[in-house]
Amino acid sequence: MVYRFAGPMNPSDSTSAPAAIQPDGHDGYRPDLVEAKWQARWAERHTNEPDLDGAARPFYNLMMFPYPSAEGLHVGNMFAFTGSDVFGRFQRLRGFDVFEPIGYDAFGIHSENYAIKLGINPAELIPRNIANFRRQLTRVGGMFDWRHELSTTEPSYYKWTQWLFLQLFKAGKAYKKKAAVNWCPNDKTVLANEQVLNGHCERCGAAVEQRFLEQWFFRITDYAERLLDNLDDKSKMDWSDTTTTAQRNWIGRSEGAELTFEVDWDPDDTITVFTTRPDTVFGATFLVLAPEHPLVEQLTTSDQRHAVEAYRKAAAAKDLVSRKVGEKEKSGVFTGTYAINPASEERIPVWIADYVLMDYGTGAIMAVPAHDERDFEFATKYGLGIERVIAAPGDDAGAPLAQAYVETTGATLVNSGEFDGMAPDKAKRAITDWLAKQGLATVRVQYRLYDWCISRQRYWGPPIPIIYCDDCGPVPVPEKDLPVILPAIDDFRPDDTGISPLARHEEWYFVPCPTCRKRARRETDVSDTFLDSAWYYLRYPSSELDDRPFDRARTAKWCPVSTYIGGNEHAVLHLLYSRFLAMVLQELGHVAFEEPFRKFRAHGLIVKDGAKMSKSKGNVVIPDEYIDRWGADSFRMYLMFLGPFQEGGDFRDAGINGIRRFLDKVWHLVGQSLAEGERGGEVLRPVLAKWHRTKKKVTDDVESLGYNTAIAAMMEMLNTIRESSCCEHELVEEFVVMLAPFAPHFAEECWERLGHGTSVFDARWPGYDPALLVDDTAEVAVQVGGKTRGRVTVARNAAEAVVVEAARAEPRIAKFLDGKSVQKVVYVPNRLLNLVVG
RNA sequence: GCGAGCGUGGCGGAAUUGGUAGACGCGCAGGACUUAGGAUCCUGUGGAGCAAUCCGUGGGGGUUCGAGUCCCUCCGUUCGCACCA
Repeated sequence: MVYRFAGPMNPSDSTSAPAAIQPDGHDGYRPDLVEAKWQARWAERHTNEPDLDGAARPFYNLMMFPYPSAEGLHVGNMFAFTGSDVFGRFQRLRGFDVFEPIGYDAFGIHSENYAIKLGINPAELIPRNIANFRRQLTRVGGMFDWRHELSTTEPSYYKWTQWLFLQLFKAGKAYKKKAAVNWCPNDKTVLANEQVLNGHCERCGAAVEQRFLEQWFFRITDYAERLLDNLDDKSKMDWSDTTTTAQRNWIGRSEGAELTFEVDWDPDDTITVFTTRPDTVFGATFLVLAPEHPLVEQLTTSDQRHAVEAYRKAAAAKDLVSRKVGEKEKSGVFTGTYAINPASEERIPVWIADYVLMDYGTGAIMAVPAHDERDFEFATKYGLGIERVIAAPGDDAGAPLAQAYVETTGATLVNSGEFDGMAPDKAKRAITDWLAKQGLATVRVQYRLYDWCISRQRYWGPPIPIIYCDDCGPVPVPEKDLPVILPAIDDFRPDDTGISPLARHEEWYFVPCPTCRKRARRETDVSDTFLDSAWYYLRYPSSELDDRPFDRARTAKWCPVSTYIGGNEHAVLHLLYSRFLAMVLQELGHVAFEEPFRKFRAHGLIVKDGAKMSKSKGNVVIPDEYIDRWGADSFRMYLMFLGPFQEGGDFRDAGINGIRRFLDKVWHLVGQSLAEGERGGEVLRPVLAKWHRTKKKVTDDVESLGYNTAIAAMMEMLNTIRESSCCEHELVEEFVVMLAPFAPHFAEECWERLGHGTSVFDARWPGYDPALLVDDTAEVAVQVGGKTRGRVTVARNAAEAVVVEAARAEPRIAKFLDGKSVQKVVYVPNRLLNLVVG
């Protein structure tokens, strides 16, 4: 590139700058033609199909795959995909071999419910939805490698989902146990927790019940510590803080102790509780067990039996969600039995109450009403003892409590025997050690995380590949017999039994036992959709292979995923399950890494009228009409310009034409550059500096997903170019390259007009010269007493004295200094001068 | 209730992380070119004021030469989690 340095521009000359670029308005940019042309070319030329086996610089650019709804791809999906695609194209221009696959997460209860409503089998419905999504995804111009498109509902995919289940089963990581599910008696179906609103079915409003069914679980809790520790390992995971924080909270590690309480009528019978506050054990005035606790039966005395039975029954009838989030009013009943507090040796009553959950800790607690809000509320309601054992600095040991005192900092123990005066944090350990010596305590780490229930008593999912034989027990389906095909049946609607519809189909249900060949029965539950999506990134690179789930060499080349972009609504479940599976697969020797996503960034959510887009709210915006009117490139760029990509925002269409105008102007600039030929070659020094600053800013911003400001910087640059009537050929070319991630078809067409026979994505991202980033003069703001009073233009890095003199010479500034003396001078070179006056 | 985030013109949003608040775009106003313009091109556009100037980043207080940015406090709002012992 040849630049002529014309020195600093004289501002007074700028008034004469002519509008060198005349619009013609008619033979201009036609997005419909340009986009169709390039989409066809990309397909013909295999532009977006990297050599998966031989790529020199592989970059796996993954976006969360969509659920192919009947309404079609909406603006929220397009926002997310475009943001990811911009990044992929940027990396391509930086010389990486980018693999950007796409697929469909099409199993699950949403599809099934919709199919039930229409009375059409989802197996018929889903392909139509997918065809529509494929059409839309092509239109929006993503650089998808269509050779590797997949759907989780294809037998060629779910064969391997089932294979995955078998690997976990064989490794002892899958097991079956009875667990509660939400049951809607009206829809006769199992509901997910999020489908229960205030104890009622989301769809029909019927009160939801609790049922106990045998379910398959994966032992994710075995990995709690690793899942937690890796979050802090930057060499394995570069994730946004909001996401790692959410995972940390979900895993919910807490340190404490298990304490043993003897039952007063028989020291051999004991109740074990988990507590994070062993320091308060002297204040434990009663015990509470979960109603389902197995010891309740033997602890209940005959005169309390009736009340206890009634309470347990009532608790069981409540559905899971209202038990957890419904009425907060505490309730419970006395079992009639007493236990001995191991510290105070007091005799304390044993109660049951549904505020204690069976699936956390040991299902039993020691209640310390003085220092726990829930226990305080319960003790107050039932007139149980409240014994203070922690005192704040000024408090008297005997002072009564109006509410639970839960602070620990600065406080000390009281009424706790030899531990009086100790700080709670120290006492936790001291008391645990003291009780441990008597065999009554063990240190314990507890997690909030629970095992992953993968059973769904539904139709639309991959059948769990297990066969039950009366003689052999549960037998895994031999791998050679996979996939267990989900049969095409008409009556896929769930019924009152709580058993999957598949059980009604004898020809499918009964099979010979793989081991002894006797008649046996298939597992009729299907697996959770989160299992489908927990490994799809492994399948993409190997999707054409039908003899293995993922090829070892391909996986080693492309995984872990380089950059993964998706919604924060999956911050916990999807991302945690994927991490868990990767750890298991690594242990079993199938993959070489334990963290599947090297870099993860959450995009923001596009809402409409303040609400998430959903069909039920009737606020779904479909991109097609906007693409028809403005073109995919304008719409892509508009979505990226709306606001920060990682924050999202409210969708409105005001302003798309601003982007379209910008592209029109670039179109004309390209034409102008061609018409001017070599004569367009003069770039004034200030324009040149601005250009290099722009290249730096756009590079940095795109790198950090700051798309809105990157676009703003390009707009600013275009304004500068037009003001200075510059259309130097190479500058225009570089400008087109920088625009390409945002407006790929447009950039291709401009690139071709500029005389290139190859794709713009085979060009290189422009570099910048750090030496040219700055002008040789600087405008320094001048403050008097902290208020900005004017500005002076001085040489770059001018000495303080020079700037002060220049400031004093400026009448608008000088008048604020009249009759005052300068007490202090604060000078920030090239930025600001503050004259502090007396 | 707990946790995380956010609050800036008529609107979407910028602000090198303590240094010229409002970049860029929309909208709006005036003008140019037009048979016409919902096209295009100039110019202007935080509020008040004729002006000098003053006031302005949810409210109040503080630190600092200097605060949208840091600290305290209150209000509003969004998103998670939800009796986790």
